[in-house]
Amino acid sequence: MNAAAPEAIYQALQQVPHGKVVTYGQLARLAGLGRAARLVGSTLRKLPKDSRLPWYRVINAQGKISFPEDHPGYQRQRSRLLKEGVCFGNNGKVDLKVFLWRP
DNA sequence: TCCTTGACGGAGA
DNA sequence: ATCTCCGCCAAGG
Repeated sequence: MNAAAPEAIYQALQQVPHGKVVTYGQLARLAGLGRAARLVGSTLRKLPKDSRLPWYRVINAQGKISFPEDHPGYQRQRSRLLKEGVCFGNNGKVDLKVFLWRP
């Protein structure tokens, strides 16, 4: 019924401002997909590496990057966020009270 | 067609 | 804070 879900997700993702982050669940909501947070994850997974979408601004509800630390994508996402001024605590978590995007 | 698998999340215990 | 147990939904085997 929702083969157009990816488009809705891309559209919502494009609105996330520089220096801010959103959670998978939040993005699902913004895209009108209810609680389909997992769908957002598997959709982002399919993005080409040269995508100009800010996929790195999407983290999980605990403020952490959803990749194992030994996964190459972890550092890739981390450095991109740091470059935008998004800070990480000693626990490897982003302070959502400060960096979560509130539309 | 049925079953499993996820870049997930929230409620309980 | 940690661990389970469900809900969600598209994809692939």
